[in-house]
Amino acid sequence: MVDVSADPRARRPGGRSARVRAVVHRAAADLVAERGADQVTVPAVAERAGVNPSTIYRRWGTLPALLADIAAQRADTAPEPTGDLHDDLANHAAWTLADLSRPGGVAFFRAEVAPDVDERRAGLRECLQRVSTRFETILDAARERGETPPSLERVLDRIVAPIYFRVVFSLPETDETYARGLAAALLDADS
Amino acid sequence: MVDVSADPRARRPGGRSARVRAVVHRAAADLVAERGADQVTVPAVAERAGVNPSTIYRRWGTLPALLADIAAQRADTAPEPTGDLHDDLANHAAWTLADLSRPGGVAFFRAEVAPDVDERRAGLRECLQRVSTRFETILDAARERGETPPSLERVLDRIVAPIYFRVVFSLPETDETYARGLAAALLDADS
DNA sequence: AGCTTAAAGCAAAGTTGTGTGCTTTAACGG
DNA sequence: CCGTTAAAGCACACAACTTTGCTTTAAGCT
Repeated sequence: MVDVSADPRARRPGGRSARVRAVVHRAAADLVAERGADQVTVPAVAERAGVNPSTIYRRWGTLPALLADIAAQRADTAPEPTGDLHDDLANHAAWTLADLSRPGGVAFFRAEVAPDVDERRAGLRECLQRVSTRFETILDAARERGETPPSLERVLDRIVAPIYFRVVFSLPETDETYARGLAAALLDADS
Repeated sequence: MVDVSADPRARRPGGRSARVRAVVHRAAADLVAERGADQVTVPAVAERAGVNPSTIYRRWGTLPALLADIAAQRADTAPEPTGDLHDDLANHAAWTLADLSRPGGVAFFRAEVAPDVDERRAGLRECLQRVSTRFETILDAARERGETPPSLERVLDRIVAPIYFRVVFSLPETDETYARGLAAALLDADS
């Protein structure tokens, strides 16, 4: 059994472990961005990272686990809440788009969705969880201010889903203006 | 170079080729449905199909190519247009959901999006193309009747994207009622 | 019916990802 | 500063997927 603890300070977080973790993360992220998640292998990551393949196998076990680990710590750079529902939704829509658009963004999304059948649901739930939580926080805040924001499902359908769809399919004109427009359209319709 | 011509009647479409094609398609589809596209290999498909692996390699080249070939001919069972915009949109929304929901549906979607970098865009475009074309037809028909239907982009954002998103993430209550509701909601908002 | 030739079968070799025992390194704690 | 011990390196074995040359089958044609 491999300990994939995302906990940054493991049992011996000192210099070497942290350094290896960093170079491996970087190498994997780069390769995914360059070739796509399907064309990346553990040996390839190991070589670029200047690390032995067995190290990766022992620490992460599988490639999807490694990618999930990377994706997990990517997601903690969300924008600050402003106190205004519209601005918050628009900001997070734009951030979601930006996060997904950067090199390898979609690849990571797909990598997380891909893992072995047993863990698939876990990966999916976690991925969705991260997306949902950010928006949920915004909606909760609005509710506490006495407003009646749209439901989370509605936000997923009208903001998140279109962004994912358009990024996956590389539809043109999928930019920040578009993302913010989704937020505005949703609030307009509900008013 | 392998000829992956989707053309059903190739150079020698007679008994054997067609039979092999059929059993391989069926075996691959079954395996994808059972294990998910990631757990399927060419040798496994070959064994279940009672065919030699080299046959598959020679005819299709790669597994993604095989799956794409299967997906390509899956898509030609769309519902009949009724002449009513709302009904057509709702029908196609429901059909899209059903197509995506059946065992292996998402797996095929992912397989098509996955192929090697060079062909990725082609796979994506084709996949999107198929989805778009069906809805485009509906919209065109409505326009010819003198109506002013929503744009294709709007349909993708408001109907197709949410369906894909919810199926990929296995969100609950993603059923025919929901799909049809999307169509109704879109037309309501535009009226 | 017999010839031609795609296309499938077969078998063996090549390549690559994966797993494991053992050694070596270097954090951490006293 | 030194002992302890995770964790990384290393080498090798193993398994799996791919590829390829050759043979055999059977569809298509005269």
